[in-house]
Amino acid sequence: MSGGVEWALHCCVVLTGMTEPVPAARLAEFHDVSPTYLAKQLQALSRAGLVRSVQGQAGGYVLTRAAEEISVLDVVEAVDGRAPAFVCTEIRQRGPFAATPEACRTPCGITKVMIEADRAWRESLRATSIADLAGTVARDVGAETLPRAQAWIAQRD
Amino acid sequence: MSGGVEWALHCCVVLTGMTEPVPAARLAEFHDVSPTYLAKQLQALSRAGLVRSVQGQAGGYVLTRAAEEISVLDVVEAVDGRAPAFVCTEIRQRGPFAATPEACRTPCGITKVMIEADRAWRESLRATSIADLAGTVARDVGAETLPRAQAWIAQRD
DNA sequence: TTGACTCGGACATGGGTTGTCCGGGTACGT
DNA sequence: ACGTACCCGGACAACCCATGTCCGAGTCAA
Repeated sequence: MSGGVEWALHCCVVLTGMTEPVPAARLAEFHDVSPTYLAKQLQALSRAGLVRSVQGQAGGYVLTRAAEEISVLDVVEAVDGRAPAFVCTEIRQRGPFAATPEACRTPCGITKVMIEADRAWRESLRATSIADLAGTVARDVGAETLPRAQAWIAQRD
Repeated sequence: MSGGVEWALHCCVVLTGMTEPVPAARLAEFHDVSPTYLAKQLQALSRAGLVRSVQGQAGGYVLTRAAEEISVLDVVEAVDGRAPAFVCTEIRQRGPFAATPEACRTPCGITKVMIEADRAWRESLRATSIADLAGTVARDVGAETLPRAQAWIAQRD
């Protein structure tokens, strides 16, 4: 899985409850990561419609929906794409005992298992929202840390 | 996910019920894939203990256990490794609001979600065995095709 | 109108998977 | 007992995608 997924998720968490747009450079400074590469991940979120970009001075990114309405799966699919990890190359149609194409209208047994596992994985990621993650942060390091961090992010130099 | 997983799974299915060792070259010919690259996957299965290699003339590969005792997950982990897809880089310990290392003894909320999804994925793959796959093949293309294919594989030129 | 700040897509680089090869070792035939 | 032929095993390149970077188009504030 792409490493940018982690960055994007952390960004979504700190964007929770933010009313003013936040520039990508500030998010990068807060997380101490490459600003240009983080920008790419945020562009992916924008393309997926999870965040709205505001241009010009005082511009930046804002969540388009409430954090409760954004699942972890939404972010993962926005950054890494919606394609399943396993792709069947139909090797049953090759070799001396090749199956006829008409017998391959339905996916083979291996593919079915992979699709089912993929579904379970996505279902698990769908069960948690960004708001849930923010709540976990509050429970782990204290309820006051997230608002303090957001205040630091909101101030413009 | 590595494409070699698909090859390895197909090989395990055709090895079901085989009593004589099968050379990698013959498995490659049957599936019409690169013999040398397929050999690499079989070596991975051998390292994981799923198959036993027999050297010398009339050598090849044999399953070490009954097909009912080999899960799809076993094969996937043997080829692609047991490492989880998501790796936490602990960016919460970086930047101006870095969390103290002692506060990070437990994984962060994002990592917890990823671990749980990974667990669900593996659990789903563990539920199906190679024997189940062989049964699906018999149900899809007829019960006589698999034994006929195995007979073709067993004959030595 | 000016200016400066923002995002967006197009451009290099590096590690990992894919693909290949030859040597060590083993069992069979003589 | 020896020679031989076959098979597996780990070491060696080539390609591709993810990582990382840059500059131009657009936009809002002053």
